[in-house]
Amino acid sequence: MDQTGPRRRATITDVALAAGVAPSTVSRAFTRPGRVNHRTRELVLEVAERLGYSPNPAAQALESGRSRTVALVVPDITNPYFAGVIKGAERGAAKAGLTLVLADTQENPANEEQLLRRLGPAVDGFVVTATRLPDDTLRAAAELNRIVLVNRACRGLTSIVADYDTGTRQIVTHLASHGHRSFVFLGGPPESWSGARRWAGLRAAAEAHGLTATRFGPYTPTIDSGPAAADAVIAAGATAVVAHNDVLAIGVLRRLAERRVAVPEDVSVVGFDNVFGSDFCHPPLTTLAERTEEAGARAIEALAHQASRGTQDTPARVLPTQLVVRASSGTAPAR
Amino acid sequence: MDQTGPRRRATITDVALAAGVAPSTVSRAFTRPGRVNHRTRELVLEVAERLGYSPNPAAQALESGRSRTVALVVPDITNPYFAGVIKGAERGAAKAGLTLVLADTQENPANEEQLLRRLGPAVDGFVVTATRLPDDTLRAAAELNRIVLVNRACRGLTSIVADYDTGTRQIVTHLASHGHRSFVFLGGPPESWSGARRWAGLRAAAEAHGLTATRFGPYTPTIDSGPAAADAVIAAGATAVVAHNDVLAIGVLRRLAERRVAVPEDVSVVGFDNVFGSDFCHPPLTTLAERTEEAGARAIEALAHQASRGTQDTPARVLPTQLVVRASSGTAPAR
DNA sequence: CGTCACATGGCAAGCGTTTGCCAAAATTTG
DNA sequence: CAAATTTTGGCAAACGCTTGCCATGTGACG
Repeated sequence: MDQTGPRRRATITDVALAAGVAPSTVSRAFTRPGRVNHRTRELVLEVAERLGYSPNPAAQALESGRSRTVALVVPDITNPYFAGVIKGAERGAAKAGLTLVLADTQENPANEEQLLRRLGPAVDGFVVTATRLPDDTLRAAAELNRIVLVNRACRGLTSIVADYDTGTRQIVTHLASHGHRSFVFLGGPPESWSGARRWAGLRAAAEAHGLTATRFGPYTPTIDSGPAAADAVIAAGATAVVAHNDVLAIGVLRRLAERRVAVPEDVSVVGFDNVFGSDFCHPPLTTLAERTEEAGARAIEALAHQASRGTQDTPARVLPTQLVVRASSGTAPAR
Repeated sequence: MDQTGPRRRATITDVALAAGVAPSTVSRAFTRPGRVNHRTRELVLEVAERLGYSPNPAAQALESGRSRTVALVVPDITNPYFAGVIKGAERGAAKAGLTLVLADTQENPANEEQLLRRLGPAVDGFVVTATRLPDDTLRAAAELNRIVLVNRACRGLTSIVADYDTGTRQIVTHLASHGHRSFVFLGGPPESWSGARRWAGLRAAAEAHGLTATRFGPYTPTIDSGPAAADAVIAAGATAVVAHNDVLAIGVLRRLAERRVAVPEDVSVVGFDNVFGSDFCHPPLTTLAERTEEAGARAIEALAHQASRGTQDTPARVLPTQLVVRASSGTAPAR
């Protein structure tokens, strides 16, 4: 009845003993196949298999200083935007033979900093997405750890970012070609780097096209912020809205439906991220898609690359974006 | 230019040297506050802070055999169903001072087995969700590791499961009270334990209510399987459909709209999971909600409990479910 | 057949901690 | 004030693995 937890695991010594060789030979059989006789290796592997042995990563890490583990830091795991990044990072890590640790900062910079510190010695590097940390803190952390940023640029650090300049230009062109003369941007959290880039891109593109761009907000990018944002849009009589992200846009969509504002006949709505759900909300959402999976995979790759080269010199990588036009945007209403 | 990676980290010896004490004293200052003089402790902590020291988890793990790390194994991270479990586990782990490692098996039992093996020595335990592994494999793995199951029961192992019996009864009652005389169940993957439980519950409840239940499928539970499933439903002339999960249900919803089948006038649709999106698809989906966050948190809790008690005796915990009635289900069409 | 090079396996040190044990110092007790 | 006890800190041995170095055995070459 009282089984006291799991059985003891076989260690390298157990295998060595059982195979009649030295522990070092067992080690080499696993990690340096050419360094040991073929037949010996077979034997060792067989014995190891029989004993259910697998090397203790902690011990390996201790000796070599390499844990073959990287951490992915996200502000909020449940945010569907990050699902893609996570998936991509997972894939990248698997390909590179790395273990992925996922850490959620709960949108809290203090948590984030503590996390970097606590996990630091245990991992070979970090991929930090959409961080809220200031540049100096980031750079300080980078002194002790390899760090790759996703959707945040910081001088001196490798980063993978989406091409918001081109993307926002596409959005504005899309709106302009449908006769819109102005639009409202529903801003997200002020600390959000990507939010700032999105607005900057939109504003520049608007100017280039002779459109008027106005920023509302900031709003928390959740569905629940939709009503407040939508009401502001209605009050302003805007013909087009670009939301900080899809989740907010979907919230806006719901509220507009509630208030009997027709989309896209009365108001066009555009989001960012192309998250799960943006294609089956009502109406389906026009949105700027980022290659989140690729971003995740690339970030891991960059990290692995740094580790092998031993340097931090990789420049920022910019990933293309793509405007996915769906039913939520269309011709501006005639006035 | 060629900064060779991160700086060397301070070790316990560095701190000891700088503070003029022995490493053991530093160790105790951190882990056994009562065991060292108050003033010495202050000093050590201060020096440690100054040097930016934090203990190397790998070394700690090696010595103590405890890594204070647990792994959460999910079949597919991007499946929104698991977002809740992940979030809950995150929270639970944070509360217990545990680090959470997230591992994705990509719906592949072989991956899953390998993962358990590879990660085994590195973690204090596993939370395994919706596993596809057979009972024996699971029990074998449990010999070497602490394991808690989520949404899968297995004799001898602790598990957290949803109360599908009550839940499915609610679904059937709901349908019956709206005049439906029969319904179709769109089955998911055959290896899915929860899928089997769902169908078993539905069938039993149908019998109790005098309804006819038919199973179609199996279908891969993705939006893309929606068309095939919906077409089968239309061909069968069913008045009500219960899908393996929400994602599949949403796919069905889309196809039905495409084929101009009115929901819920012509066909009622019910899903499982209450995932992100089920409230803003069109029409909003009636679905059986599970307490996924709670399941995740409880699983971690159970693991931590096992670790402290050193035993594996916790019985299965059943979490209540709740039918969320939305617009996708209603009165059966008059014949 | 002697010499050399290489293939192969073992020894032992060390990675950064924790912890059992002991010694010295400080405190209490009689 | 001596003896007993407690507090405090250091020593050194693990923990499981890797790896530089050395010793032996093997085959090739001259």
